[in-house]
Order: sequence, then structure tokens, then C-alpha cells
Amino acid sequence: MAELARASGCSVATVKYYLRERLISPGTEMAATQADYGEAHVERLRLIRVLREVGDVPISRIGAVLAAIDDTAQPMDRVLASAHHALGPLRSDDSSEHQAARRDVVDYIVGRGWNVDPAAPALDVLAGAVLALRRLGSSYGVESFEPFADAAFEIARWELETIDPSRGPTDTVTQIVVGTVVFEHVLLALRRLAEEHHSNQRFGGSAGGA
Amino acid sequence: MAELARASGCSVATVKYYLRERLISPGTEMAATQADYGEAHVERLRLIRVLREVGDVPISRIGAVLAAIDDTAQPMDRVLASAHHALGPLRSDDSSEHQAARRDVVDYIVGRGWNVDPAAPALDVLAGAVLALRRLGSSYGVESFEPFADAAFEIARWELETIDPSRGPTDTVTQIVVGTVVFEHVLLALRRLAEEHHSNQRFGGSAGGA
DNA sequence: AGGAGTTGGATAGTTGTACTATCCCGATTG
DNA sequence: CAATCGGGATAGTACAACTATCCAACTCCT
Repeated sequence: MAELARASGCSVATVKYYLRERLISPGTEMAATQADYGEAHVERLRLIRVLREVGDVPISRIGAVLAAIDDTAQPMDRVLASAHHALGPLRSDDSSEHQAARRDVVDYIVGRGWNVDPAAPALDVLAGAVLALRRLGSSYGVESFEPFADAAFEIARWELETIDPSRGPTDTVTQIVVGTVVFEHVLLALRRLAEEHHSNQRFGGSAGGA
Repeated sequence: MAELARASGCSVATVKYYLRERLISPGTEMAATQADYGEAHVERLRLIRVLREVGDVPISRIGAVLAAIDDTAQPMDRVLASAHHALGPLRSDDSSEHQAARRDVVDYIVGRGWNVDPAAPALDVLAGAVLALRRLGSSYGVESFEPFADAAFEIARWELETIDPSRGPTDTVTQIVVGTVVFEHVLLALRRLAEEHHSNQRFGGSAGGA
């Protein structure tokens, strides 16, 4: 276990914690005080660290994501949907307002011809955003999602085209999950930088200038 | 104060908490047990709730963002940069690896001709992502950011064009901050839905079919 | 064989965040 | 003039993610 901790870059105590939380499977027990871990365990731990530190995914959801990844009985598209579902928020807003906003959102998505699970938590996120904008007195509605949806569509197309399914389903899904979580933050960071750039071009006089 | 809590939708205890944390200014004191709050306080509280609940921004950063918004002495582009800085992560990774990755990222951004603050925390996020991908044995590098950067550029351009600066600097910056935080989640949710759609098209046989 | 040192597992403690509840006191009101 | 209400200070709670301590079994060395 000490070796596993060294190889994966987390402390022995943390490895024990992840074992307790069932994020990793116990090693094959050699004796009462000795267990053996393989390369798969090291990679699993590295994945957990990336999801936690880069993706800021809570431990409980990481568990759900890993369970989805490991469920090799499911076809690829179902696994991805489960992983996305696990990465999404645990919505608690069941108000009628939220339900109404959610229906608008689903109509919009279906209207675009997107083929998604109607239970996807991402739809609740969108509904929450619509509600928040309305509450703040903003005039934005689902129609203001248009440029974002266009961009998201192209990005996702590129990402899925880039996926190489030749190394087996588990590797492929892992690839997609890492992509989802890591490139999510990449996209956000790039958007902020782009915003800053355009803001400097538009409002700034000091450094850039258009 | 009770009225303020009612109008803003949070509990009196929470309002007191935000006062302690200096997220809102004390009302004008009418007597030792009576303070008066205006419409500005209600709006400020609503903004805080949206940043917390939709944006999942920690209280400490909300404080920093609000401070940036309120600093009317600064020109618009500086205020936006401060707000973005406050919304970014408090990077603690000072390793030489991280520094090297950060330099790659800065080169890439500068190479695209983007005019941004070299201290922007978003650059650290990108560096962290590069490092994480490398650690997981992925072959992706900064060059894989290209489609994301193109998309982010267009999105940010559209967003900045949409901004209406006619209602004074504070309102404008608030508009941008809300946009940054709320549309961030919109973009992510749409990307996940688009991924799910493309995944269904590519791998799924059941419901959609291309 | 026997003691030092290590390992894995169980349990309890720590840190940080975001609230929430209680207490007290001065002020309003019937 | 007493009951109550509002506001500020203080302490307490709940949850997440670790972290530290303890214990007994086991290995290694002599």
C-alpha cells in the first residue's frame, strides 16, 4: 500500500480513505498485513486525483462515475450518459417554477434536434440558469442560449470525433470522462481569457487597442 | 432587516452572516435597534444568492468580486479583469512543472494574439489541465486547445457585443459578472448535452440514429 | 526464538465552509 | 411599564475531505 501511495502521489491515509469510500477495490490479500495492488490501481488513483483536483468533482460523484465506467455490461452511449448523470448536480429544486423552466429548456433542446435523455441533470442546470436570470431582472431566456448551443455542438462533435475506441470500452469511456471534466475547465478558462481580451479591445485603452 | 430578508429570499440569520462577512454594507442606522436598507441591498443580496447557488462561488470570492464591482474608480476593463481574477482559483501549485506548463500556455495565448493579463488565474487553470492530461498519459497538449479556443473566442465576442453599457459602469460590470458565472454553467450544460447527443448518434442504436 | 519495525484496518480527530441558533440589550408599543 | 421585537455578537451545527492515532498481525534481522 505504501508503494501504491508513492506511485499515485497521494498519502497512505488518503488511499485508506478511498478504500473506505469504495473508490478503489481492495488489493488481493497476500496475508493479514499484506495486500497486492496492480497497475490498474495506480491508474485508478491517478484518475481520482485528476477528477478531484482539476475537475473539482466531489468524492461521492467520483464513486458514481467510476461505477458507471466499470459497468462494462452497458453499451458505450449508456455508460457516457450514466457518467454525465453522475457528474451533474443533485438537483433539489422541485418548485413549479423550476419545472416550467425545465419544460422550456427541454422544448428548446428537442427543437434543435438533439437526442438526449430527458432526465439529464444538465437540463436542470439550464433551467436553474433561466430562473436565476429571470430573478435578477434580466431579459435573457432560452433563446439567448443559441450562440452557446452552436458552440457546444461543434465542440462536442470535435471531441467525439477525436475519441479512439480501439483500446476497449473501459479505456474509451475513461478517455471521454477525463475529456468531459478536464476540457470543461479548459473551455471555461479560455472563455474567460477571451472575455478579457475582447473587454480589453472594447473598453481598454492601455495595452491592446483595436 | 426582516423585510430585507423577505424581499431577497434568504433568512435573517443569513443576512446577518453576509453583513459579518462584509458582503453587504450595513444599512443606515435609524436607532440602536433599527436600520434601513434600500433597493440596492435587495439587489445585492439577489446577486449574492445567484453567485452562490447557480455559480457555486465561495463566499470569500464573492466578496472579492463585489469589491471589484464597487471599485468605480477603475476603468471597465480593469474591473472585469479584477472580477475574473477574483472568480478564478487560488492556485497553490508553484512547482517547476506547473511553471513550465504555464509558460507553454502563455505562449499559446499570446501566439493567438489575445490581449490578456499575464497574471490571469485562468492561465493557471490551463496549465493545471495540461499537467493533468500529461500525468494521465494522454498525448494532448496545448495544441489540442485549438477548437476550444476558437469557440471561446466567438462566444466571448458575442457576449461582449451584447453588453449594453448605457446604464452606468456598476450595472454593466454586474451584467458581465452574472453573464460570466451563469452562462458559464449554461455553456457547460449545453456541452454535456451536445456530447450526449453526438455519443448517441455515434454509439447508440436505440433512440436517435444518424 | 525474540524484539524492532512495518503494514493494513478501524476509529476518532481536524480543517474549512456556510450557515444557524442563542443570548443579550436597547427600543417600540399597547 | 411590561411584553415583545429587531439587531449585533458569539457560539454551535452539518458536511466534506482528509489526517492522525491505535492496535494487532506479520516480516526481518540477529
